[in-house]
Amino acid sequence: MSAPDTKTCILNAAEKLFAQNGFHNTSLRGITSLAKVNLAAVNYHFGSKDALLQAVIERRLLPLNRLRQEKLAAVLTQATTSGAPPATKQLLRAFIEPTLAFRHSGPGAEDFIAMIGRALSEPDQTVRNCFLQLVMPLFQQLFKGMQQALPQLPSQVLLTRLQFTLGAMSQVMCNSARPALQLPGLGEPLTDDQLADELIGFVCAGLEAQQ
Amino acid sequence: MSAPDTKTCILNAAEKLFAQNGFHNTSLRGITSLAKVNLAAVNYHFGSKDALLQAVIERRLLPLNRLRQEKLAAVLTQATTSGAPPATKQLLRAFIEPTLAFRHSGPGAEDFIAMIGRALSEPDQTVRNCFLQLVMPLFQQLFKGMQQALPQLPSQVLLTRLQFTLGAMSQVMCNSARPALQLPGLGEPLTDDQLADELIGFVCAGLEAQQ
DNA sequence: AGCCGTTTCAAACGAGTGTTTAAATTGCCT
DNA sequence: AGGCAATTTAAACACTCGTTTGAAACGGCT
Repeated sequence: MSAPDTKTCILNAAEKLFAQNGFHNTSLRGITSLAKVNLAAVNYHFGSKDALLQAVIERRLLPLNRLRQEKLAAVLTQATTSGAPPATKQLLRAFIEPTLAFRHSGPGAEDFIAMIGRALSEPDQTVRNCFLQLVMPLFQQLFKGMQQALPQLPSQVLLTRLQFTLGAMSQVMCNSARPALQLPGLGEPLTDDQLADELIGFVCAGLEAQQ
Repeated sequence: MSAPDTKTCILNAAEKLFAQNGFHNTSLRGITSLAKVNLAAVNYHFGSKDALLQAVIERRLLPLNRLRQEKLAAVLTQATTSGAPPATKQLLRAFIEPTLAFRHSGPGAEDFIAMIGRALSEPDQTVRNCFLQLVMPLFQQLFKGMQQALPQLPSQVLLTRLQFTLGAMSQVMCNSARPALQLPGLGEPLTDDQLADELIGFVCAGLEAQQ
């Protein structure tokens, strides 16, 4: 059903395997056999394995970044029109909620988010650069907004705290597909909405902590 | 100078390359040529590449875990003798400060910490299981201490917030060797002591945030 | 029908991988 | 000095990798 398009089949299979096994631990043969296409199709349609990775990331990250950018811009313009600085929590919401909600935007999206969550600490330059290049403008926008929301914080401190924020966030992104940390007998795990609220509350408190 | 011991040379080289390039993107030939030993020495002394990874991790993580465990136990016993619950910040200090200080415990230690910081979100089971198996008892001890420090928090919420904590922490561990996120013209970056204080203050505020 | 650009296919290429082997070398012992 | 176990060495093994090739199949066109 659904996708007779060879290119899309390859993208879907690559996304799943890159997310599950990492870029270097995924072979083109694994991808093409999962996608049920010929091995040479990857190089024909994308040129190389690196270019395939770029395509996999761009396909989902460009729309997601556009959405996050819009939500951030909405918070910022609404703040300037009202004359008040933007609220930390609103900025965080604009950045985090679309990201976590994206996991349920369709099949494979959860894998993709796990992959992106890992990208920041990725040792391989191929993956990290491809990700950083796409996400840096958005991060700078978030940083500028936070400078307005928390003007008393020195810029370096703010940057550091935003790194903590990304770290907490990426932990959620990676571990929603397959939780690494589990303890027995703690009852029901949190729902996705609860998880998002917890994350936002956590990093908001951390960002606003007095020095 | 220093290390004519073949086994140690291999461990040092493997540690550096595993940390810089990841486990799967590091070849035994790269390790042995950096260590200036014969290729077969790895299999002779360690048995396999997987076993070498385990040895690399255990060499540093066992002493580090022992130190963290002792500091945690000290906080906990001092709390029980005083009758009061342990303080969140003291528990965090016992867990975080030795970890960050470990980066300066000698050559290669910073690389090792970066590798450990990545381990939680590692897609590869070889690396993640090896790490989790060594760190889970310590994490459970931290969890129990936090249950005493924050008794009003439901266990699942506490677990989730501790995951955020580990995420923020791993971000510091990974990015101290090579910072991924940098913005131009922000002045001097934080010193290591400032960084540790910031991290502890951030996650402490997040853990203690009211629901 | 015949053509032609696009796509698919099986097969092979050269390079790199972890591991094994058997001989050579070393260093310590009586 | 000779013997012996531990170590080192060069070479090869079987395999997987990303990529390339040239022919085959497809699909819309006049």
